[in-house]
Amino acid sequence: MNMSNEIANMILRMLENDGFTEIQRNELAQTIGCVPSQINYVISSRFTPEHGYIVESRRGGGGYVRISRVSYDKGSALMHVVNSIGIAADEATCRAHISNLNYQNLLSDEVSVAALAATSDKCLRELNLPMRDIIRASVFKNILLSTVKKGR
Amino acid sequence: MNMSNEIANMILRMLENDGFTEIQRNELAQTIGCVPSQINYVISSRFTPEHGYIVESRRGGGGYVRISRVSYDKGSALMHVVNSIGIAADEATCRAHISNLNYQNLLSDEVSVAALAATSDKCLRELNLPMRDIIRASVFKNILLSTVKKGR
DNA sequence: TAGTTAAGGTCAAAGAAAGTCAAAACAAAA
DNA sequence: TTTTGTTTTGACTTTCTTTGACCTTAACTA
Repeated sequence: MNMSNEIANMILRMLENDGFTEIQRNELAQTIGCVPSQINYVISSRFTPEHGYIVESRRGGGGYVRISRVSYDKGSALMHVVNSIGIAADEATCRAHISNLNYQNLLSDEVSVAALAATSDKCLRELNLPMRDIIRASVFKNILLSTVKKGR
Repeated sequence: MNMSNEIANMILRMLENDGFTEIQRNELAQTIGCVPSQINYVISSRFTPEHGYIVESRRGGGGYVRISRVSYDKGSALMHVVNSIGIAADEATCRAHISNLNYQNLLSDEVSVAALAATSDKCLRELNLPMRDIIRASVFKNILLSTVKKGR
């Protein structure tokens, strides 16, 4: 693997936690073993706004480069739904949420179909109430959260 | 046998495992003993989408050519996995299936992430074994089947 | 405040792959 | 034996990466 990809992966790992990281350009270059300007190259080729990142920096003593993943409004909209679900949800409720989110383009068709399948009664038939609705809520929320994390 | 066929056979052998391979054009040309552009010729004459392949590539340092067999037979590939799952599945098993399917381009990144979330232990924490693995298998299979139905 | 040091930024040249295209060579068909 | 289609080759192009020299900005210190 080439060096630029390694650098990008390293930055990605640093972003994993909370979508935010602050690096020292020269230090990072040193530990990776590349020339400092290559960090700039990686950032400008892979961490652009089009890719969903914001980069801020400062020169001089105590300088830094901050990279953060931008979450469009989508994230908070989905979070709102997640929070509204509560501890349990029946099939009809999930269906309604899904078709609504899909309508608003907050869930792709593909994921919507998968979510419908995963929260269907058919899928959870082995479970009795109230456990069935509890698990359904959990599955649904986890699916929604998975799409939020990617910030897409 | 002519050289183009040899090259094609070699690529076919590389695809045998999991329908995916990544080559270095110049290196391959070297080991086979042909001019690099002949690799392009072989690819463009025998590994087209019509033949059921997807080819991606990148130039420059660390460049590559990736060839993957796309399943016009995706449905049956997924069904094969569905059938192999059985009545219960633990988290690691699901993870392995998902990353494998994603690797083979049978599951999109988005759906893969959603499936990972939906089959995680975190998500099914309220359930004790063996029910947890039973429900997980059901959820997983239903998600896979949902993508088949739509022919995605 | 002036000068020094410690960051990060810019840009262009060189290097490393892969892609394109057309001519030449070969093979198969008519 | 033309004609037509397929392979082989190589010169040239495009894209992406690596490197280094030089520039700008901020903080600290005399």
